[in-house]
Amino acid sequence: MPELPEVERARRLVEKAAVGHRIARIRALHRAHARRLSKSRATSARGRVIERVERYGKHQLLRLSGGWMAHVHFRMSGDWEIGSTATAPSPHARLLMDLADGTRLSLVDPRALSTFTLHPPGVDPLPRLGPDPLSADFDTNWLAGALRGRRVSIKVALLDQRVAAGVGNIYAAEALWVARIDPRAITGTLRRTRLARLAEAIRQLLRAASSARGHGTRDEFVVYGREGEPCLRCRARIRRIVQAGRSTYFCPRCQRR
DNA sequence: GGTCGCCTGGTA
DNA sequence: TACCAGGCGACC
Repeated sequence: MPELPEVERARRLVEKAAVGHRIARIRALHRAHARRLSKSRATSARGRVIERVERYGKHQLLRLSGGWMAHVHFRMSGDWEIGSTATAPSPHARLLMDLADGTRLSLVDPRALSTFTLHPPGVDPLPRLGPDPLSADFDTNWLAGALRGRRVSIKVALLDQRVAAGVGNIYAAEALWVARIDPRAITGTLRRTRLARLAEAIRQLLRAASSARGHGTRDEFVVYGREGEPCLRCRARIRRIVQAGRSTYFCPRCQRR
């Protein structure tokens, strides 16, 4: 269930297990991953040291010696599992990165929608991303500027990674509930005071989720996944609608346009 | 703007 | 058996 807090947790895990270590071998176990990782690409990573593990929104960048980079995205169901080359890979392991010291990083992903790509020096594999909501760059000014003049519903805009890198479907719904904003509200029409509340809600939710040891079970969410249940603020029934093909949960009474 | 495809698994 | 899933890029 990787939203930004889970990706950050995974990043730390890999950082601890892998930084300073040499890659012995990278192997794709699933054809979707094999398609993106040619044999020669995989070979070119052999012997390289993992120097840094960075996160940009939900993207992970492993900086390797010689200027190479591995770009990882968990999509819907990916995660890192740290184990040993001596044991059999888990059933849902899609890609294995074996280190020289016998540590094995497994990209486990039941749905196999995650991506792992290797890039030679000089290539920037990241798409254009807005500021990380956990960083100081993300504030009301930024949000107001990023949304100015746009005619999209606020929920859809929040999922645009150029607006805020790392906000996913769950936290978009949660933040809009906290800020009492109807997810169907048109971005350009929202007043600055409401955007300030929204920016603060996003920051606070992601910060809290990142420091919590839990990893986001359903009942930690106030609106997400609660169709038909009473709103925790006003007791009206939570509604589920579809926006841009994704579920949106909100309270039709206390979240206003 | 919306819809589809990528993939598999869990649940009604 | 059908529908649903937290992402995202390609397409109309």
